[in-house]
Amino acid sequence: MAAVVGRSEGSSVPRSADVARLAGVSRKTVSRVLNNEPYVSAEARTKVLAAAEELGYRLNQAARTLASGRTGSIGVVALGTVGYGTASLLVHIERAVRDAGYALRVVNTPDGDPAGIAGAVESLLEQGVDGFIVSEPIVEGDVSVRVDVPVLFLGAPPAFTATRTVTVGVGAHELARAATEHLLDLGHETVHHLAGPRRWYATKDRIEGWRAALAARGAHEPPLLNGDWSAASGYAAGRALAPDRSVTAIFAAGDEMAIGLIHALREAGRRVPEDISVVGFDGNPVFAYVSPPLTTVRQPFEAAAREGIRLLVHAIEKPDTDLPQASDAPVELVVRGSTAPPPSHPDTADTRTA
Amino acid sequence: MAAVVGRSEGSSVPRSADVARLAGVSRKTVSRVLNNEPYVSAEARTKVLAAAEELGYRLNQAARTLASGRTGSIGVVALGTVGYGTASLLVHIERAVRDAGYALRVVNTPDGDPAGIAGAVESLLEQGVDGFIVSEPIVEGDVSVRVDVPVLFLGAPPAFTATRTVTVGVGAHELARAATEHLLDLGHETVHHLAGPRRWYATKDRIEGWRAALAARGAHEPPLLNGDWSAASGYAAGRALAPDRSVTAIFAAGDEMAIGLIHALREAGRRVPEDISVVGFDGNPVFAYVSPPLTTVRQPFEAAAREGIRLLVHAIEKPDTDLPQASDAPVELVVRGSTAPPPSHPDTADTRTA
DNA sequence: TTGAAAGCGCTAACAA
DNA sequence: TTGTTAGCGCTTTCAA
Repeated sequence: MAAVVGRSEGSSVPRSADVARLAGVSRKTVSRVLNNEPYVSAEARTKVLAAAEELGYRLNQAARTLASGRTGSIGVVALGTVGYGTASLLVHIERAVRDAGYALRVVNTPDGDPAGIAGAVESLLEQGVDGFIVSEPIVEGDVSVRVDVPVLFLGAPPAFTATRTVTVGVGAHELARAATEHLLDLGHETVHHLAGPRRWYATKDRIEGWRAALAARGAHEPPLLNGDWSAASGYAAGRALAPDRSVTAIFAAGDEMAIGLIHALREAGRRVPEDISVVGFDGNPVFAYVSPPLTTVRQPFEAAAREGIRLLVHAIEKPDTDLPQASDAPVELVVRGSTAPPPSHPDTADTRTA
Repeated sequence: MAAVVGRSEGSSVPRSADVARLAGVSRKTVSRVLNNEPYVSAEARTKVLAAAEELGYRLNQAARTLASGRTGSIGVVALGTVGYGTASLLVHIERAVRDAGYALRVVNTPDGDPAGIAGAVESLLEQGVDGFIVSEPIVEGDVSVRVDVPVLFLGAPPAFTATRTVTVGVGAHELARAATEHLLDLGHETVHHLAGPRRWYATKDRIEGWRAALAARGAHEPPLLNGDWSAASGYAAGRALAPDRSVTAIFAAGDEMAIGLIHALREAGRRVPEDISVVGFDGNPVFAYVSPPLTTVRQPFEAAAREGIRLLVHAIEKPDTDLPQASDAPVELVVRGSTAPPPSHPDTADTRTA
């Protein structure tokens, strides 16, 4: 058998050894260049890069991970619901993760129960991630997993303990409060609340903000309604609420529920915003184009994702230093056409909060 | 230094060797059990599983990948837009991938140009995937990457060559055709089309379906309008179209554009559906709760994702056998309140296609 | 500034 | 049915 000199036999995929050979350096030098390590001469760097390019060399991440312990990946466990909010958050997370130089692994856990979350985390850890994000989990019991990487809880408090825990909220409490106050400012005596499903953390958060606003003004707290985020559930709530003439203002925990709510109200002969005002929650821009255009509160998905990933990456890369300060996103109330003064104060025409 | 017997020193993470030792078998047997390979006695299997459980053993995927060549991951390159359609598709992809026993890696390429797609694919390949999905790419020039794993093109034709290529459509052509025919069936002389951005494949597909329907009925083809999928762009198109009294039916390539369109039309004093009928595209359920409820065509996201992943996994796991037959999802027209006979035929009250 | 050797934790091929 | 041996392709010592 003839010796094959100069390169691996066949046309197999190039390895770092092939690059080293072509560049006339050692494999370690190739590794140094590819990892941007110091102590490499400019000349060596140039040669290595040229050789890698010529060969079409592609680094083998699995090998790197095995040798170094770092995976270059960040995972996200989400609920897998299809809504403007969750979709928007995921897109911004992907973007921030990519910008930080990491790859993204996604696992959904539709039920969001502790066992589901634990399983999702387990699979992420097995696949290999340097850290991960738990996005808007459902709170209900303890999640027990052994976690030895930093974890970012986005939009919710820690659901389990980990090496290093970062929490970034989306300001739901303040947003809910602002939405409620907007209605109160318009002159409504009190504000009803159509909340999300009981098990969700996001639901509790908004309820608390709503309560706080009511309490601060000494307004009485009407009974709560729960939907499931869908327009259909908002519609059902609207049918229940419509006959009650004392209802003049409703804060829905999601834009889609608000849309369903308005639809039911109008079908029942109640005008929006003349008889009843409705404000949503999320900020999906499409609802500026329905009748009436929906007044809502905008969730700072992009800011929260960026900020959260920044902190997570810091925790991964500089485990010994303190976490930088998390900055809060500003509260953004979007006043459109679904809110107005109550029928009893027909002339309080222009009170709005920004 | 005293010899440490029976287990690795310290409380470090357990390895397969630790499991083997505790179970009293060889590492290879542990490997067999964990991979569900044949030729393992029930007794050995039980012991290994118990040992793994006791130790809290977590398989190291990087090591497995390096040794076996299989990654257990599937990648998806998407556009990273926030819409009901893309979000819905991604959720169903994640679900199907997980059900097939794979992990999911996500890379977005917001621009969708060949260089962006190539970069996204490159990063996926480097991270390690056994196959990947290119979802609704933008067509415009050639993507040049060396791809040696199967690729699934979802909702679009192959944009580059790979070892094994699978294409699964969402039936956009038929759906667009059905939407247009529904309008024609109602008695409209012709149907205008508000298309998506020119560069998108999805745009072309829908245009062709619309054209086909028009041609089949001998209807004349009005000039095309292009939006960017947003409600705002639909609104702009609506303002442009409203003054033209000959327009009585419009097919919008997306639900959100349809919503914006309707808003502009009404603002301009044209009634929907009495004066102008509008049909959307996607099937977002929330638009059943706006006024008028939107007639639309439902994209079979779940079916397409399931079917596509099934074929992709087949191509990955059984590279030598033929691909099973791809089955088409049924066309689903959702007739709601935004379509009606044209003003000139006030009594053709009930013609609908299913 | 560079290189040689020794693994990272697993599976493949083979032998028993 | 089981175990042994030899890597997978990279990074990490450590020495030069």
